[in-house]
Amino acid sequence: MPATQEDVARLAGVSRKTVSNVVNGFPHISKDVATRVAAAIIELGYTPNHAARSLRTGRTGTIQLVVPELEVSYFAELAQWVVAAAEERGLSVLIRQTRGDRERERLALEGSNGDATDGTILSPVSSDLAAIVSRKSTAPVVLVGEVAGDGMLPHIGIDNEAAAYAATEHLTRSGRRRVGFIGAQRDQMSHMARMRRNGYERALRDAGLDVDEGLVRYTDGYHRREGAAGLRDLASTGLDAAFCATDLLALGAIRAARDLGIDVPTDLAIVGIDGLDEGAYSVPRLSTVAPDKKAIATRAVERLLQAIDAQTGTGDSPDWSEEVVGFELVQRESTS
Amino acid sequence: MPATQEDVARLAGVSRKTVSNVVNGFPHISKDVATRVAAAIIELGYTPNHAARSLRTGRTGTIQLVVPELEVSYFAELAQWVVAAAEERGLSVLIRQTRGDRERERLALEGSNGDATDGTILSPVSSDLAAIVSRKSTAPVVLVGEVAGDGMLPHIGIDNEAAAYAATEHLTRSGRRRVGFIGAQRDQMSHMARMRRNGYERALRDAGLDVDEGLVRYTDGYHRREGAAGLRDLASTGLDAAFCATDLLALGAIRAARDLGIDVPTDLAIVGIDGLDEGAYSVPRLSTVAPDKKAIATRAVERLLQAIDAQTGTGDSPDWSEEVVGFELVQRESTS
DNA sequence: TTGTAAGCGTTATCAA
DNA sequence: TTGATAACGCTTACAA
Repeated sequence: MPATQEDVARLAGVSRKTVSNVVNGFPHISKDVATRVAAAIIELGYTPNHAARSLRTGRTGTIQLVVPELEVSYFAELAQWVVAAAEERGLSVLIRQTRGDRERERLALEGSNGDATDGTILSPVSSDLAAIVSRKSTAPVVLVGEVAGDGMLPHIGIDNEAAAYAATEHLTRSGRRRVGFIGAQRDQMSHMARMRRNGYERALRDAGLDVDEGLVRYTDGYHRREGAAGLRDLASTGLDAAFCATDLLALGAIRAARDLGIDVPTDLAIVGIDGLDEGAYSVPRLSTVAPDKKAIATRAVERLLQAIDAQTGTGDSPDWSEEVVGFELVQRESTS
Repeated sequence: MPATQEDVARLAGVSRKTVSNVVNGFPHISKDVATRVAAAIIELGYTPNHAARSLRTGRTGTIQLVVPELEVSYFAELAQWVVAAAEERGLSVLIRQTRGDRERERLALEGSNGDATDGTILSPVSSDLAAIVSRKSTAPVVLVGEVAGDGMLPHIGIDNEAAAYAATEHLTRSGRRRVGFIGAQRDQMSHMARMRRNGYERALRDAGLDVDEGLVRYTDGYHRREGAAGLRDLASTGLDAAFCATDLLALGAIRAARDLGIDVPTDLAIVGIDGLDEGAYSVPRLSTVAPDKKAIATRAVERLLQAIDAQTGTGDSPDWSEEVVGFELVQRESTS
């Protein structure tokens, strides 16, 4: 049976509340009492009871990170940064996977686990903004995924249109004329997918090239397998470059090109978005647009915390504005 | 202000306890009362308060997964399975990263977050078994990482010696004579590293080959970068095959070989352990020994749950035995 | 089958 | 600067 504040108080010869004050670093405590209590705490190996504390305070010190799947490296890398940023602020991170499933996204938001967390960092795939905004749970949400916040919810991300533009322009600048796009989404939910496609098309037009729907391939998700399938399907169109919506698609495309005897980058240049570590070691190394994932994670945690504090009464009122972080075009071997 | 059982009880015209019974699916409830309560719950949008419940029951419904870092794909894939297995059993998963740091591993075990979780699935790197066993926290622990349980703690994993043997034998069978090993650990903490090295050496001897320390390269961790460095370092020894302790090391090695103009697999065969999806799309595709990660995750969750139940009084007494799950040698292009 | 009373360990309020 | 008392929302006896 673990020790309670009661036990500590008895041993130190003070009241329960005094122990609470010491534990929480309350300002006005006499040196004497403080040391006596500290000694008792160590002697008994006292640890505050988490459940009791959060029942009383209404805060759990835990936030939720809801992503489609950790197996997709982008989310693993993002999760890594979120966990690190949360740790620095004394928060724990509970991870939930949705596999892009709308019902799972809803459940995660509604707190299927009761109110075990103080707030959510959500990377939605199939929920529209309305569904997220109209959730019942009052715990704050910060978006980091495909859906934009539109002033109703905070959203942290890169300028997807600009990122796609930079990637595509990189291809056209090197003289590529028939630039395919792998990873278009049929589903119109994804703001990100729309923006990436817009950037691709605008870059083509700015380069004086026609936008050709025949060079576009749709995928359900963003796995290597789908990238490979997309490229196989596109190979007969005689394209000389492919912009892939994500690095994983691009890595799948590289593999498929190789299998078809298409040399990358000589016959076909390939570029992705995500800046995965994997792309720095692939054969050939993958050119990519690398979002500042650390900034996305850190700012998401900070803004969530801000929203939580604001709700509790502490802290300034949060704003729901879009927040844009930087990206960097990383030129490697897959684009000559 | 969210609704409480009290509110529901008032609306339904019953007592608080009755609401509790309905919520928890208690057997003996009259149809009439049940529907009245259910209606009230929906009308008020009642959700059980997690903190209050766990204060009362002493259980949180959350387990901890402690890994070195999610960026290492093996752990991302493992985490994916753990989260999935936990979800099926109604548990949430809190993820903590240690970066292999001993102090962080200790903190995670001692429940730096109070007793916010019911138990821990730990993949230790720098803690020895004694440190883990002698922790103060009473929450159960299941090991899935490098340290073995030695009958003092449950451990789920593959037979590392056999896995390494299978990988190395695969190389010698195809006629390779100078087989290097990348990923040896100076630190003697890691049972896994020791076993993998043993398997490597035994396979060499069984193939009538000498064990040559000059063909062994040590790494601090298991990143692609270190695999690349290991191979560059080994290249001058004229090896014709490399067994890498993990897939990430192997993928780094493939990249380095390419940079050195060494053809894989013609000049150099490479094999790893982990069965990462990445290896199915690399150029060349990576031969690997694939542990049954789903089984590791599922069994770890099940045994942790069993230990938790046993502690609470429910359930049989758990056993601390080693549990071995299967692996599969996957032959791909990196070994001809 | 349902209700009553008590208490889980903490912090907030207010008085001393 | 410290202490007594009262919640926080729930479940576990036990009684009705």
